[in-house]
Amino acid sequence: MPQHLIRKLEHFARLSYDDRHALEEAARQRGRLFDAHQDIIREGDAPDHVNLILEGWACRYKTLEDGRRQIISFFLPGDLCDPHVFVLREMDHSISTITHVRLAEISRDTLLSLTERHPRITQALWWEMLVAAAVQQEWTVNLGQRTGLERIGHLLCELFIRLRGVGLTNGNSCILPVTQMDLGDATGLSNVHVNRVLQEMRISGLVVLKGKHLTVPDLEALQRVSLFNVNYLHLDREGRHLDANGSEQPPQDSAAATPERC
Amino acid sequence: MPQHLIRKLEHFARLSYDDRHALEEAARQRGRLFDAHQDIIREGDAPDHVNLILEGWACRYKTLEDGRRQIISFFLPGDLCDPHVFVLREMDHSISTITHVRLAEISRDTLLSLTERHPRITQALWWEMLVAAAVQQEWTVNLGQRTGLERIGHLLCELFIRLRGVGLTNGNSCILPVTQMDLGDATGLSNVHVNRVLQEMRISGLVVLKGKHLTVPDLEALQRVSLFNVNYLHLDREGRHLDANGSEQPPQDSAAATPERC
DNA sequence: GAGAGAACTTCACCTGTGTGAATACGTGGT
DNA sequence: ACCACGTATTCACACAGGTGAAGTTCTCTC
Repeated sequence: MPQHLIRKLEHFARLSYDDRHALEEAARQRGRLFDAHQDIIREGDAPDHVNLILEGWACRYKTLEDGRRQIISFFLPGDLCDPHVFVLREMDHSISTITHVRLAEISRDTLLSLTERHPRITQALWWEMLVAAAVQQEWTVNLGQRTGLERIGHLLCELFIRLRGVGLTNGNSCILPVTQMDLGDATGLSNVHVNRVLQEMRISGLVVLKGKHLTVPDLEALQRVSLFNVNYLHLDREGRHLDANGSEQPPQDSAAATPERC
Repeated sequence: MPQHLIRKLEHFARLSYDDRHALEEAARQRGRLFDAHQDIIREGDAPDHVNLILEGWACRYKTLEDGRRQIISFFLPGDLCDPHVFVLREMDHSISTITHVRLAEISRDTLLSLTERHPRITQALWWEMLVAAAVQQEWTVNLGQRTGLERIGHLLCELFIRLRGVGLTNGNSCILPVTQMDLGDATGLSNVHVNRVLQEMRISGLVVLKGKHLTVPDLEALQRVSLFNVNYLHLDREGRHLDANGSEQPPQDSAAATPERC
């Protein structure tokens, strides 16, 4: 079930059959379904489990008193919302769905036993957390220094590459289920300006965006105009084979190659 | 030596005498001194230890190809730069000093044994990491949604409260050793605009800023105009006594009150 | 305590992005 | 097949904040 999570973690660590089985077990417990635009957790709630997105998109956001809203991060299939939040007494922000979402609630105990018994998973979850932090830092740069076009271009690059990492792209294309307002709330731009920028990107052929379908004819070009540097996604596992574009080769089954467990 | 770190961690956990002693030991090894404006770690370096700031200020930053620079976070005395970075193969950003800095390099092994033997410290370090992540998220909101005045006001509130948490304020005042350019690089504003905003804040009496001395006559007022909500700093340890302003009572020695160790 | 460089301040002018509103388009529900 | 509402598009105008440059004031250092 949690193919996306497993696929993502394998960017970093070679998981054994056992590891993968344990992740599957963890994801099987307490599944939940949400419609689009529902809050999953609200500011002030006391977190007592971790949400693993199995299907659909969600986002973390904060709202200011006067209604201004900032999307702080996007959650894609395979993403864990805050491993170890339970350390904090209450949430300082909310998480809501963007599309229809299927997720697994993973209890504190499950997560604990998972990490105790599977050092590879522990390592991989550390990597996942640090990459999430690096993404947040890159967003800081995005909002602080980049122009409107660069911001949106950068965000599209990031989302496309993250989607590719969990197998949710199809050649140059993917599904982008966010409205222009969402893009604005994530990039600190007004919906009007997001629209202007998208028109510009369409005209210059950087993106093809129709409904919820995004095509990026030339990802390198988009990266170039957005000053996008992949490093921060830390996709560079030692010994992994990348093609010229940084996309991974068809995954070979690594169970045989990694007999050691724990 | 690491009084600031200990004082900060005690916002979250009651540390035993042993815990504190272990932290002191860890901070004693491999001390280093830096002048102002020196890089501590550079993008591309492979991290193999964690830096604990004992004295002085530092910052994490990224530079775009064309020279634009974004300060991503400030490190104050008592701050740990990225516990567990060693999981990543190389740094995707740099850290440099702002003032003269004294720090301790804590090796991977030291940190491991520290957390293995001291569950309280482990918990407290988790809290520290999660708060750092929450700060980063709040910066995302700051850069994405707030006006110039709100951004700078918010940053000043955050720094003042963090300094207070490690005992580096004196009533309404503290030392703020950053230039207006640094403030601009942190808030995504030009130095000229930072200056405009500071003048405005001076005129309205929100801050008194002379040289490196900052006084905030009315912190609540500054928080109000900056839409600052302390929640994200998670200073609310169960059972801790706060006065009306959220500043802590003089620290009572908690060793006697917490006989349990480990 | 004089000189030099960094930091701060102010100015005039410019532009990227926001605002509010009107219009057009899409798509799901009945 | 139609209605309705969310979404996208476009326009005209306003303004927050950027730019470049010219002082001015600190604050070191010798």
